[in-house]
Amino acid sequence: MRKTIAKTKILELITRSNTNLSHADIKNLLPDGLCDRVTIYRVLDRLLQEGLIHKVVNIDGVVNYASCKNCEVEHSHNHMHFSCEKCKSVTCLDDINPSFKLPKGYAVKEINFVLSGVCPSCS
Amino acid sequence: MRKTIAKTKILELITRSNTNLSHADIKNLLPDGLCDRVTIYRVLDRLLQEGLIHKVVNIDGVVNYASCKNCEVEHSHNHMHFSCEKCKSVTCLDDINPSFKLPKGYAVKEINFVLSGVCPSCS
DNA sequence: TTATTTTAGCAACATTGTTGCAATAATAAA
DNA sequence: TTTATTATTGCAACAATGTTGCTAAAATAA
Repeated sequence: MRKTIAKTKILELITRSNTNLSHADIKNLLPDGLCDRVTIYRVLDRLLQEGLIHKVVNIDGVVNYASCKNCEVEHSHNHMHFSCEKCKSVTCLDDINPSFKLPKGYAVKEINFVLSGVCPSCS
Repeated sequence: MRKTIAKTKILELITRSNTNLSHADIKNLLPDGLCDRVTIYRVLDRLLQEGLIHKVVNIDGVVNYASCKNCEVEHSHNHMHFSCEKCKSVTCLDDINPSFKLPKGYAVKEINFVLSGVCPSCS
């Protein structure tokens, strides 16, 4: 996979942001005309494939992207996410790993935990 | 809120189904021409408002609707959901309530827990 | 039965995401 | 450095999904 301007800039955005970013966020944050919106979709797919970012589906169905911080060790995204209805931010609560016990027979491949409400900064 | 054919049929579908249903599922399951797709959206909104159903956002962003079984007591939808990538079913795991501890300052209003993988019937 | 108000249907529109194809840019090879 | 190879981009077109406004129809209250 090749290193391109779009890819570099998008990864930079996601990495530097302390909240998770949606496709729309990224489109707005990128310098106007840097790349087409289709390119953003494709770059995000590549970054996911390469394991540089992970995605969270928000409570409203919008996909948000976050950099993989603790994934150097292993790719587990079983941490909680919080979506604030006031400031609209979506954040990874990296240290909150809900515990649960499944009946036998379930093979889990993906996890998506989201809470919605008001975040500490907004309350 | 009024009782209409569409509302009755849609609630019936959701209640009788042992998997959660998306808007598309409902559209397909309803007798052809029973109502417009816009009506389905509006009926679902009303059923949600009345607390007769709850919704789960699947790992692919698709909203699925489920009847409220244990909600006569209190409306808490903190149970797990499972999305099978083979049979495409989304189900409520009513008895699985993940436990987690949030830092102070978070006010939780909605919960969306989804696991994806292969369900017991498909493995 | 009539009056009132919600609900349905339809058309139009907005948003979001996908695909095919030719042009372009990044990398490998010479 | 130059050329060849192949991934990536932009654009247009399309599909799917969800929303809104308006009028007609249906459900409930009077």
